[in-house]
Amino acid sequence: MVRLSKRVEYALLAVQAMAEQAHALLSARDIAARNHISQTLLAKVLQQLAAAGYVRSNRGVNGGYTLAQSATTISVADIVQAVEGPDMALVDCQGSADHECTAEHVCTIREPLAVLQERIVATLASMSVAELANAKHLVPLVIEQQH
Amino acid sequence: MVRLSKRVEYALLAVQAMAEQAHALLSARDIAARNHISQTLLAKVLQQLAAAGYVRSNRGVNGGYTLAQSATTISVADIVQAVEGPDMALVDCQGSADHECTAEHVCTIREPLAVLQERIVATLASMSVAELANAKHLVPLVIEQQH
DNA sequence: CAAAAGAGGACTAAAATAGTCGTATATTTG
DNA sequence: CAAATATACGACTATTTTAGTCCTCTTTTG
Repeated sequence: MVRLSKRVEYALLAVQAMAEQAHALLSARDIAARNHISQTLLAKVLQQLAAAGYVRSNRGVNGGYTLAQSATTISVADIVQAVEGPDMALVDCQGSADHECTAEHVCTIREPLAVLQERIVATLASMSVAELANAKHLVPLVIEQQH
Repeated sequence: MVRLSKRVEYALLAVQAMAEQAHALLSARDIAARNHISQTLLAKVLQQLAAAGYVRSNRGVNGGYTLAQSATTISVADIVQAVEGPDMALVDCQGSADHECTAEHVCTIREPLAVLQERIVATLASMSVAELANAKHLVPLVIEQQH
């Protein structure tokens, strides 16, 4: 399914929070509590974001995380790729190399799906973390039927 | 990850084959053999496509499947939704109803992700089965380094 | 009626994801 | 310096999803 993992979901919640409170240090504990999610799992995701350079971490008492860049320069695609790894592939035979697209298994959807994949990445890149954070305020809070 | 399941992959291989040999009846066995994939699993996927009205099935000896519509009117999004179910949701709290977005778990990325989801579906809808089938012929067969 | 093909349910196996635990390291504060 | 708080990171477990198989039934054609 075209679906984001919990790790990505947590990462998005985290960067959204950081974008709202720029210049503040938010701890994994705070963000986890605010969103009712696992603290340790979130911490790992934040470490990935730090390793990818989107987040700066500060250890020790009163430590925490901040965005390492402007929220306008980080896209949802960046976050997804930082957390899931860069070789996002719609199907197996798209990956960087040595996948099962061998002589006997010539998958005929390889090229068209490569095109689709590019478009999807572009779509994910079309939304910045700043937009992710602002949408919350901009979109009118419609009371829905269900839910 | 943003990734298609094997079921979708098989469905795409099948409709691609049917688009190429329009008006022919292709059996699940044939398509499975051609692509070196599980016949029974493919058969189930084809049944889903038939139930969704994209494919017409014919039982009995010399039976098989054909596209029920022109390849130009069926999109990749149609196939994905027929196989994965219509409630494609990037995250849990997008689904049609009663998901975990309760009073205590107010997920703040709900609205922006709904927007992203629409864009992704639109992206998948941007490629028809006809294009999926033609790309194979149009794209020059580049000999790649690896693979 | 026999063979070939689809329909469909129940079930098993494998892989991916989610989540936990323990320990180490860094930083601040009293 | 000691205690408290926070990140870093590896190993591990549990859960869920996905992939795939098996068996039985129905339909169609020769």
